[in-house]
Amino acid sequence: MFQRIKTKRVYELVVEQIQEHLRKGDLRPGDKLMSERELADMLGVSRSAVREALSALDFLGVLESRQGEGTFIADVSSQLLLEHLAVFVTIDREANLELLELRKILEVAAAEMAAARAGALDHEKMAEALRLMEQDVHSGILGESNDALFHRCIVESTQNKMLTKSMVLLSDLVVQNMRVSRQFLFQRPGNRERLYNQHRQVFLAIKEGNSEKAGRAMVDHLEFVERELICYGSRPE
Amino acid sequence: MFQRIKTKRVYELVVEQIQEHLRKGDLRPGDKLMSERELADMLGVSRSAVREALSALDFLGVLESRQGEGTFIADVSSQLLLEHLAVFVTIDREANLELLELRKILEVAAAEMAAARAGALDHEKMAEALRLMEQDVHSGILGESNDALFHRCIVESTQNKMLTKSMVLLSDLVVQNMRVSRQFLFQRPGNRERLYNQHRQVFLAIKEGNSEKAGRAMVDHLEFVERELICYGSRPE
DNA sequence: ATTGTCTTACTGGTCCGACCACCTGATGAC
DNA sequence: GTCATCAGGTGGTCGGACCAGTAAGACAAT
Repeated sequence: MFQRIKTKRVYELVVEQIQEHLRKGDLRPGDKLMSERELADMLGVSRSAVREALSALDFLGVLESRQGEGTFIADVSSQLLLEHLAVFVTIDREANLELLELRKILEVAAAEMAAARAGALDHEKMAEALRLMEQDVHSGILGESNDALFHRCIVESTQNKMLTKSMVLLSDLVVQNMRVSRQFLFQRPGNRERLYNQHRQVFLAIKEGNSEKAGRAMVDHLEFVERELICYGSRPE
Repeated sequence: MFQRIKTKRVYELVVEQIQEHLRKGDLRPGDKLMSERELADMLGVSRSAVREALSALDFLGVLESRQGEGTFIADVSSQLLLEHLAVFVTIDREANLELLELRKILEVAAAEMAAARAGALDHEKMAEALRLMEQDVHSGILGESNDALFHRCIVESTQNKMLTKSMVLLSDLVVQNMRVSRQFLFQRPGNRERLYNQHRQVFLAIKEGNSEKAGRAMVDHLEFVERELICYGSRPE
């Protein structure tokens, strides 16, 4: 019925004003913000409050403070922001299957798009990631990071920056998802090779420029993983 | 060749230590952090530095500071974090078409899933959003916020939290995209009604439980928008 | 015994001033 | 013209003072 009343901290009010100027385009990447002392005077608050606000935005990667020079608007498309977000989001134990479902939506489309759009350099990157994955099979390690690298190469070759950014957000979760999946899969003999071959089928279809085949190969791959997860109840602990 | 050397700020080091405890599970949502003064003593830094770190994490929604009580670990699955991220990401002028492509991937899948999974309450919410959209048509306003509401109702009815969260991240961009699209579309007579009807077709298919039809209706809708944007060169300014 | 009031100790919140480290531009010496 | 030095400005850190809020305990009134 009644809720805790949360008054705004001074630093939040400072952040909001900076946000507003960014939103309106008054401040752009590369621009220098006014000095801390000026800002404190102008806003009628202490320099400490301004510093708290600037630290919050510095941490988010929105601003960059350079000692002796000033504080600058960073390039907001920076990956840092997304990476900071990912660090604090851990996968819900129940959410592995939901993430797989989302991956099916995004990565099947990405495979199809990659088949249509990937160039020679993209193919080379995928092939390299695939070689690393093959090494992982032979060395017997879990190998989720090269698995993730392969998938990232595919997404990057779609040449859709919005899609690539969305996958960056999810990347930490995806790596966790792969780690969990692989722990299960590798309990069954032959699954390492099977998994590697599924990735290889995806790659061959992309290289061949066959969108339909690439999409189907990715569906096969992700549904195989999904079935294994369902089979094991998706509870590694 | 050589790059600027960026030394770590004290507040960042404080954040990292807190991060580490969160990552290891020593600190969980609801736990109370040690007091600022204790933390400053223990870490051998000033209380100001601790405050800067706590402000950054408070802003991210990771912590919650309560005056007189202490600082607590927040529930990290909070939407606040995603919303803060979205506020700082503005759409690239060239990116409208890319976003539409991403929306096609996500929202066509969402429409199909919604047809399969939506319950009576979901239908009611969509119908209400549709009524609001109809009002917007009659009153002649741009109407992007109710458009966005309708789309959000669909995504929520998929019952996939990962997908819903991803759309939350994109929601500010999507609203911007709708605003731009509608400015173009409404220059051509009849497009208001056509747009409304497309949404209605999506809703009817979902209500009917027909995934294929829902997906197709959503494709039709988004491709219609896409064609108009391409036609106008996607440059409103 | 229960409830209300007051006090104390602790918490975060804000401000201020001092000082340090770094950067940039201007000036003077060679 | 080049280089070194200085001044003035920037952010970075620290510590102290004081305020506002919270919780717990002690004591008085019912």
